[in-house]
Amino acid sequence: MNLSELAANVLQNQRSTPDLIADALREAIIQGIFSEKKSLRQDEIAKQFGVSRIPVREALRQLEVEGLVKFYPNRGAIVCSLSPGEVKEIGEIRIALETTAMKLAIPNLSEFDLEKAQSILDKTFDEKDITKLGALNWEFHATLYIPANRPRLLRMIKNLHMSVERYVRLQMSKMNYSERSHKEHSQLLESCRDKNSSIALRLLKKHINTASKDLVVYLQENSG
Amino acid sequence: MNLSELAANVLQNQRSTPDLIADALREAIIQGIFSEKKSLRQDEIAKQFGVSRIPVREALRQLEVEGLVKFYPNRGAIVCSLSPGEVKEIGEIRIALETTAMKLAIPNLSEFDLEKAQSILDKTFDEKDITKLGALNWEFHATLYIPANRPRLLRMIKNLHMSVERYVRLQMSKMNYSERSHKEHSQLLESCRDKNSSIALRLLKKHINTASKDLVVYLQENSG
DNA sequence: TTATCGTATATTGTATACAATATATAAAAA
DNA sequence: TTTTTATATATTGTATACAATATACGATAA
Repeated sequence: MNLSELAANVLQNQRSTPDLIADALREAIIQGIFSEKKSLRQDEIAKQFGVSRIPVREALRQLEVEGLVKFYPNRGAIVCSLSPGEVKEIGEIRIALETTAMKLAIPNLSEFDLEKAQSILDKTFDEKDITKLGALNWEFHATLYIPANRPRLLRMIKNLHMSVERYVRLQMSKMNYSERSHKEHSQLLESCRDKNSSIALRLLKKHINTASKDLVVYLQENSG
Repeated sequence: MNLSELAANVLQNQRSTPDLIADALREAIIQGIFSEKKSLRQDEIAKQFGVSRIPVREALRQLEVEGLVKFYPNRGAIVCSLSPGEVKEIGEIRIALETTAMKLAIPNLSEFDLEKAQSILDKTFDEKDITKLGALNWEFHATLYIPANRPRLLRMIKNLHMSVERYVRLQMSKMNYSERSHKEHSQLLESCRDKNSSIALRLLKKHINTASKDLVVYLQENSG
């Protein structure tokens, strides 16, 4: 890599104020710090970040496209809530995209990737903090998808994970979710080690499907 | 539908100034009015729309998330160009998403849907205007996907179509693209009429795949 | 009391203003 | 000449200001 490329990389990673605010707000929404349908008061957010409302508004516009918030004319932005139907749809899309990523990744999975996935899995075993569990869950999947070398695909999958994260958290704290998930992850990783695409894809599909279905049921039971 | 629902609908369709500007800019980028890597001067755009730079910037932030433009610190936004690799990736994602939409849509396809798709197909036959051809192509596919009743999935597919539209145009004007595409569309529609999922999905996958591969080859030959 | 109207306050959306940074141009040095 | 440096201009990013709209609240009427 020459200096020009290095310089370009450095500039790429330079993030704008609206980007940073969007990151923080995204995290806050995912963690449920902003409750659903709560209006996101621009003044207040701006004050928190020590900036004016302009960069805050730009951040909110970004989150709008991502589907996390929605603007209503002259009433600002509110946190989007997902209906059970929308959660179901996201599950279906995840299956389509994640099996594609998995299929492309398997031939490229290195020993290092597999070890990394295993170590993440080990960490999840005795992790109780839901925030960390959520992060580890994403890291595990991302580790298996990154070798596919499809940045846009990965970004889309990540966005879907983000969108349902709030709800998965609710679910995690209740059921014996963690245990089953861990087992399914182990099996998936095993089939990845064997480079057995057909089994890996079937397991992944089932993994996403059962998690998604459970979540839909949970949301329907606790609907409000 | 009661008055309250009707009112909600009306408000939903009320689009903000940044949204409208984003629409116009999106269309301009797709049509190649803004050439690639051209910096999008906020002042100029604002003047065109008779507004200040504030709503223009918000529109640009939206397009950034959609992947059509990219911001560089203190240098504003430029139109993103896609590498052959990125176009290939979009083709792969399209296959994953569009076959999913098609599969879900087939059981719901009404006679009306099929007729609508046929009439769009007929119109494409002697359409020479590339802009209209592009629009008709999307309409045809959308007609077959809408009955799946998956709004988010449809939105994601539309975004991918939009992202490559610029390049498809270049390709359309050169090769005997139109003829083959029309034939493939006819076959796809036929299998939809028969509610033959397995054939329809195979045809659709092949349709996207060949179009995508041709496009990648075209871009590699005419790279700059 | 409850419902309706009018006014005050809060909040948004955007135009304007200005500081910071980048680009273009001209002068000076090699 | 070509390269470098200094200055001027253009452009961005955002704080401030203000008009438009929505919400909250109290007064009036039923």
